[in-house]
Amino acid sequence: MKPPFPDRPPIGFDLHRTARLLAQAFDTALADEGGTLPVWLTLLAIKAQQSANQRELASSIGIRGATLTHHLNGMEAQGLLTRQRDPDNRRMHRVSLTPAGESLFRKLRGAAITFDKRLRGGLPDEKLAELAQMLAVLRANIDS
Amino acid sequence: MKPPFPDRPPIGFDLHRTARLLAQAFDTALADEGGTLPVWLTLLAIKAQQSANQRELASSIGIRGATLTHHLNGMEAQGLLTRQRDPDNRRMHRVSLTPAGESLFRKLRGAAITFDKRLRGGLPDEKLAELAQMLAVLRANIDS
DNA sequence: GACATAAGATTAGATATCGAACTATTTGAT
DNA sequence: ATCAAATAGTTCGATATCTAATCTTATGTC
Repeated sequence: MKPPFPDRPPIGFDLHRTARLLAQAFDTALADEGGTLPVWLTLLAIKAQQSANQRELASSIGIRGATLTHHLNGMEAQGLLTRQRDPDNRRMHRVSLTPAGESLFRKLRGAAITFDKRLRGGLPDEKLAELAQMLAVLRANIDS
Repeated sequence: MKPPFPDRPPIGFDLHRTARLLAQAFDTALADEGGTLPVWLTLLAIKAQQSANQRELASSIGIRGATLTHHLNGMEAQGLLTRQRDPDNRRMHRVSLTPAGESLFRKLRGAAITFDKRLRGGLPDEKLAELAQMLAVLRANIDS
């Protein structure tokens, strides 16, 4: 029988597969410090953007508002953050970390930095920049 | 305030983000032909491997057996495939496509090829090979 | 040959994600 | 000033995925 694809497997395959392996391994590393990937991404988004509303946080993480709501509910229940309505625009919620949230952030950041070192191992900065650039081209091609 | 990370955002971020955008866009393209990403991956795995058992199919797709069972249930209910116990080893199920499954496979393959062309647009084969090579390095680093 | 162990598959229960429908609040047009 | 449209969040129901537990069948040891 002839192979189902004319030539090589599409590039998206490789990318998809690699990204999933990466996410799984990273999640495992975070689990050792008591976190998960979405919790880490949420903490990071909150730290990176001063007093953002949920819409901005979700957008910066790359998830939908409904999904962020779900994670914030869990994290709020765990005492990692608080939500307060913005007095100037009561439609918005301002999210801020509690001391427990700050503490978890620091632990997970440590794990993230360690993981990133492992991941980059052997690849020079120049190569990584090339990779980032090609990924940017792919993203642009998706939209075109 | 100082940024939460010392230097640039980790490479895994970019990869994760790009892969998710890719998967979403691809899934949309498949939906136009009446498919989904997991259905396409399953069909492709079945075509690529002659009479494989579920364990092999799941492994080639990169999902767990339990997840494959879930998809096969749905696809079997849709009349896309059949499962038969292997007479030589009755623990195994042999999965085969029905004519409807073959037909959907051809439609989705068309969509996949079109999508892949769009995705690669502008990138020469040499660049894609480099990308694939760097992804392989990252996968190797994950395991190390 | 009987029984423990292994292997393939399924089931059950959990988390992450999405889109669509809904609620609350603000803005803008007349 | 009223009321329609827009904006921020939440809720609901669906799909995809995982791990752990279970079921069925096969293998191997004694």
